[in-house]
Amino acid sequence: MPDTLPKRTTILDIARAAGVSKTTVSRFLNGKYEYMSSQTRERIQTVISLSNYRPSNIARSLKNQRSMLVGVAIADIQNPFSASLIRGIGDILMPQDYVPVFMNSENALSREQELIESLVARGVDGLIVNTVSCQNPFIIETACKGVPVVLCDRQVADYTFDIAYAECKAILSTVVRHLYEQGFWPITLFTQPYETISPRKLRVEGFTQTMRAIGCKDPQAYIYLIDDLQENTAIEQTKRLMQQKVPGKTPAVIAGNSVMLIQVLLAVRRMGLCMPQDIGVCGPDDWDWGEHMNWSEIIQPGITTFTVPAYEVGAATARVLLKRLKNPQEPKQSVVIPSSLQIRASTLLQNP
Amino acid sequence: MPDTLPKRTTILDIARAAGVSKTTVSRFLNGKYEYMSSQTRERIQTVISLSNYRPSNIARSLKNQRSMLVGVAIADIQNPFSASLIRGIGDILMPQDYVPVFMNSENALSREQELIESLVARGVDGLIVNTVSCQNPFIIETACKGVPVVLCDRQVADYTFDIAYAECKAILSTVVRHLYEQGFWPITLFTQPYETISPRKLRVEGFTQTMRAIGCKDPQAYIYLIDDLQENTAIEQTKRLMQQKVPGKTPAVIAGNSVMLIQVLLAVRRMGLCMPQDIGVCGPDDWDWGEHMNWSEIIQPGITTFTVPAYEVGAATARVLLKRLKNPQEPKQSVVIPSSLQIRASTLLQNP
DNA sequence: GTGAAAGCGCTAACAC
DNA sequence: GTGTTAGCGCTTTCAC
Repeated sequence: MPDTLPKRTTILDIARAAGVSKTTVSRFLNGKYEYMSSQTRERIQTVISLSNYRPSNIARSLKNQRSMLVGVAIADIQNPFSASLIRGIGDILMPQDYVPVFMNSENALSREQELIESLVARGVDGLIVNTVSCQNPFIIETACKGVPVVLCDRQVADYTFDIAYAECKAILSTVVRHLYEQGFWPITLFTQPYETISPRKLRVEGFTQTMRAIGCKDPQAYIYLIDDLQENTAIEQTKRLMQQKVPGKTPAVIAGNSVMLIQVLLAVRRMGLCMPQDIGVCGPDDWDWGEHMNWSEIIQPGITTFTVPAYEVGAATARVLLKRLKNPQEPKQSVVIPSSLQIRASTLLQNP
Repeated sequence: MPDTLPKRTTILDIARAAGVSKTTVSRFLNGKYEYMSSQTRERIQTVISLSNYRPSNIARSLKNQRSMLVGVAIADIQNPFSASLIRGIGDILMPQDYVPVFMNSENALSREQELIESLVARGVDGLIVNTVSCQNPFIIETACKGVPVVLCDRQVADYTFDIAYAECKAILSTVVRHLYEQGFWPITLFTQPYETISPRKLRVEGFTQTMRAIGCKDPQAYIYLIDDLQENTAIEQTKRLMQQKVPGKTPAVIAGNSVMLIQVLLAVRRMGLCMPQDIGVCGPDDWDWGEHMNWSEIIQPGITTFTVPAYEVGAATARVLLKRLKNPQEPKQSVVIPSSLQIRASTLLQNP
């Protein structure tokens, strides 16, 4: 073997140098100063600060049977939403000495399972899962094995998990009413398949209920399904929408997520349409970048959005996990983070 | 203690169940089948598949003195560039059974140091650092201690590291020449402080050299410094630029990074300017989302960008680290990933 | 082919 | 107050 690290400094080296036993050093490391004289304490202190000694978390983990590692499976790490999620999680976990291990499920259930398996095998103390699908026996199984699992923004069917998520349903209701008041019609929801992803489903529910409330007989007909983001489906659906235009009325699109919103905007642009005269467009803004970097304002003529407080969702999830780790018995909890509507020109038909 | 995990299955349990010794099971786990009869092998195989046994990576790490963990310190995880970086790194590392631990330095050097310390203390086998500053004695120190470190996209001064990064200098030259050919003047570079961040510095160099090459006496005067992204500095600088307009000429802005590009676009919009007639604007596109989600096309009238191949940079970095881990002796290497210019309407003054 | 035994670096009874 | 000792779960000589 070539040059290995020049032999690790261990607790034993420190003990010998300070002329005490491993136990005492260990106690020192764990802050149990009641068990030693102040001289001893100072001696150890000195020796350690003079050395480059760092206790091995691995050995510690083996002994304590806890790793201080938290596995985090993110459905799609490339989504800007996830970036904020990640920051929120890290900001809460790290001050408590937990290290989050972020992994990308790439929107594939099989991949999510692999990750979770590998994470559990690595001995994480808990799991945060932004799941790929609510139909998820595997994750239930994992929880049943005794691994603390907290869901992040997305529900799983048939089992009660700890969870924190962004409010989705009420905000959709607010959006529909806003568009209705502005006189848009038809009001449509562009969404990816929503059966297995809870926030999407909730949005559809909020949409459907409110549409019915404002007198629409068949809300389902106003839902435009976008199967594949990689294809030009959004464009085709936008075309379809424009063909079904009601004379004298302006149609509106609510995009189900921000990537879809971008696609719809792309379609609008390619078709040479003007917002809001030809079409009203709005959708979620889950980028969480603050007002100085707000893309929805840059795009002509300013896009109406509803915020998805990703950072807060991440932070809340982490807090729930911390609580769970401290008290395994406590009943399961759900934390809901509210959203708000940011009205801009893209859905303002009437003068204010 | 409440309900702990119902007692881990260990190698000893398997050994007893299969009627062999720990050693043999260990050999089995490590694929050393030469050391056992095929009956033994099958027996162990059966027992393991019937049990829920998973070898403990922690114990393994302790024994082997390697964790299969790779620490990854990202300067700013919220930047979309980082998302692609992360995917690239994960996609290369994980198939090799290495687990990347991503952490966010939040653009703070002190934070980066903390992270690296904590990562090293956790016994990572190697480090990938997308550093916050090229003036970085701490990271040099870490490398000198024998920790394999590979830099990601950003150089560190005074020490030769392994590194993979996106080409920055030549592309800036291409951009300047493109703007010059289109007749824009003055041609300006909006950049955040660039002294301590190598890609920015390289862009400034590419800019300066090319400006000089096309006959500009004092390129430095054409660099607009943006100190604080959170303030409206970009707007003020854009105003300043418009005041110094040369009669009959259209000024152009090259944004140094994508966040800045967004800010400039925001300024353009707020000032009611039209691209490209009033002002030419271009900048990097490091979002790596593919053509169906290209924001630079959505924004009126389509923004000229130069790609920053973030995914590839991440992947290349990981490959370099893997090589280093395998062969600590090999000379240090640099991998450069090329960029390309995507011309759109925002910088097209002449008809094609 | 197979196994006994000695650790990896640390913590926690349990003595003294 | 302090030290002795027995592991945590695994790998690896070395012996048979």
